Amino acid sequence: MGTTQLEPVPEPKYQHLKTVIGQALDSEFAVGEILPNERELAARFGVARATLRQALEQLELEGRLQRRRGVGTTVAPPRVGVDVSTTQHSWPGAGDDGWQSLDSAVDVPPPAVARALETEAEERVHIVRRLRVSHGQPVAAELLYVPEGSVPGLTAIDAPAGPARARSVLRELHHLALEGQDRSVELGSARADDAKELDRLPGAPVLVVTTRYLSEGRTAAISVATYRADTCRLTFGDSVDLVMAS
Amino acid sequence: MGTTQLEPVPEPKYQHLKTVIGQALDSEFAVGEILPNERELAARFGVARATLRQALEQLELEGRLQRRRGVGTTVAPPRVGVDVSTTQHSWPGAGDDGWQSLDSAVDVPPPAVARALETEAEERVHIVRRLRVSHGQPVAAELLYVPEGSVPGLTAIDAPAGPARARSVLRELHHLALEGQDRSVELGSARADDAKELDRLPGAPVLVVTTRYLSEGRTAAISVATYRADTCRLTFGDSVDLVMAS
DNA sequence: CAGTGGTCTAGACCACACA
DNA sequence: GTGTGGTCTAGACCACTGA
Repeated sequence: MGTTQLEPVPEPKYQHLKTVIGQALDSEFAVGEILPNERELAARFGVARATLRQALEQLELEGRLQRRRGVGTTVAPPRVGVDVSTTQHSWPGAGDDGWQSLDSAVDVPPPAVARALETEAEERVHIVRRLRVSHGQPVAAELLYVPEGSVPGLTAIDAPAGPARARSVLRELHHLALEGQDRSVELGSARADDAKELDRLPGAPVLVVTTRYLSEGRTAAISVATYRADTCRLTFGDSVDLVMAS
Repeated sequence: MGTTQLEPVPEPKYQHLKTVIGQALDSEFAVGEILPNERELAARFGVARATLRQALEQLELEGRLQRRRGVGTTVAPPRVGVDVSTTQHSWPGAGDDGWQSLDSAVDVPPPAVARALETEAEERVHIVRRLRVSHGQPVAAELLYVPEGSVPGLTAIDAPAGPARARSVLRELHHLALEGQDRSVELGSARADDAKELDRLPGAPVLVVTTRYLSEGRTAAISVATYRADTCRLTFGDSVDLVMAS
C-alpha cells in the first residue's frame, strides 16, 4: 500500500479511500494478513482517523476486512455460503443440519412474534435457543418460538435446563405434520446476547432470517435466526460454492 | 421524547441512546413524522452530535428511521415485503414481474462475474440494466449479464439503445430452456450508479441477490440485483404480508 | 505491559432541499 | 436565503488482546 496522498476529487474522501484500499487489498495483501493500524493508515493517507475508519467500516460491511479490538485489522476470507433453502420442508432440528441446541425456556415472546403466532399478547411460549456452526465458526444464533399449544405432549418440567430440554421441545414439534413454511430475509443489527454468541460487538450488522412453520392450518412455530452479515452469504438452491467476491 | 438525560451505564452511550429513541419511536411518533434535528436531539440528550448520529445510523440500518439530507429524519414505515422466491423457475423479464428494463450494452463483466459465467476474462457480454419498482418506490437495481453465446440470434445493432434493446436481449434469452436457477443473498454497499437509481447515497447498505440461470448444462446468465436494505424485506414463499417490525 | 480498535467530544464546513 | 443531514478534523480516553 505505497499510496500516500489522495488527489482532490469531488467525492467524499472516505469513499475514495475505500476504493484505494480495496484495490490494495486485491493486489498487495493475502487473506489473513494484518494491515497497518488505523493511526498509521490515517497518517499515511493524510486524513483524520475518523475518516479512515469510515472507509474501513464499509469495507468490513462488504466482508473484505475483519477488525478485532486489541488485535488489529485483517484481510477477510471470502464469505462462507450457508444454505438456507426451504426446499427440504422439514422441522428445525430434524437430522444433523449444523444447528446445536443450547437451551429452552418458557417466556412471553416479543409483540411482533406474538402477532405472527396469533397467540394472545402475554401468552407464554417455549423459546428454544440454537446456534449454527459452519466451518468451525458460529454463523447464526436462533430463537425458535413454539406456542405451548403446538407441543401439548410436553409437560412443564420434563427435562433439566440446557440442551436436553431444547431437544425435547424439538422432538415434540416433530410429531406435527409440517404443511408449509415461508421465509424472509432482512437487515438488522445484533442484539447484545446474539452478538456474544456470534463473537461480534452488539449492533454488528446481521441478516435476520424469519421462518414461519405451518401445521394444521396455523402457524405452529416461528424461527428468528440471526446470521453474521460480514462472514455469511445465504444461499438458496445449490449455489453454495459460488464465489462472487469483489 | 421528553427524556433529557442519560443515566451513566456500563454500555456505550450510542447504544443506550438507540434504545431510548427506539422506545420513543414506538410510543410517541407516528410513521412519517419528522424528528427534531440532530443538533437539537444531541443537545437534548447531552451528547455530541457524532454520538447521536451513531445511534440514528443504527436505527436507520434497522429500517426504523429514514434520513434525507436537506429534509430531516422521519419515522420509517414497516419494510416492504418483496418476493424473491425462486419457485417460478422462469427467465427474468417473463411476464409482468415488477421489473422495468432500462438499457442494455455490450461490455466486459467484472472478473467475479466472468468466473461464474465461465467465459474468458475480457470476453464481452450483454449487460442489461433493470429497475424493480414496488408500491411506487424503486426497491432494486439489477445488472443482468448474458454471454453473447447465450443469445446467438442477437445481431450487433438490432435495436436502438434504451429499453427496446434491453427487451430484445431478454426476448432472445427466453428461447432457451431454463433448467435451473439458484440464488444467494449477502450484504453489500451500494455502488454510485445503483445508489442513484435507488435514491440513496453511495455506500448505503444493500442486500445483493445473485441469481444464476442454468441452461444446456451451463450458466446462461447471471443477475446481480441490489435491493435497498433499509426499506426491503426479501421474502421466499408467501410471507409477503408478514410483519416482524420491532 | 504496550498496542490495538472502539467510543466520544466540540467544533467546522459542505451539499442539498425547499420556501 | 435558512435549515437539514453529510463529511471532516484533531484531539482524548476506554476496553480489550496478547506478550
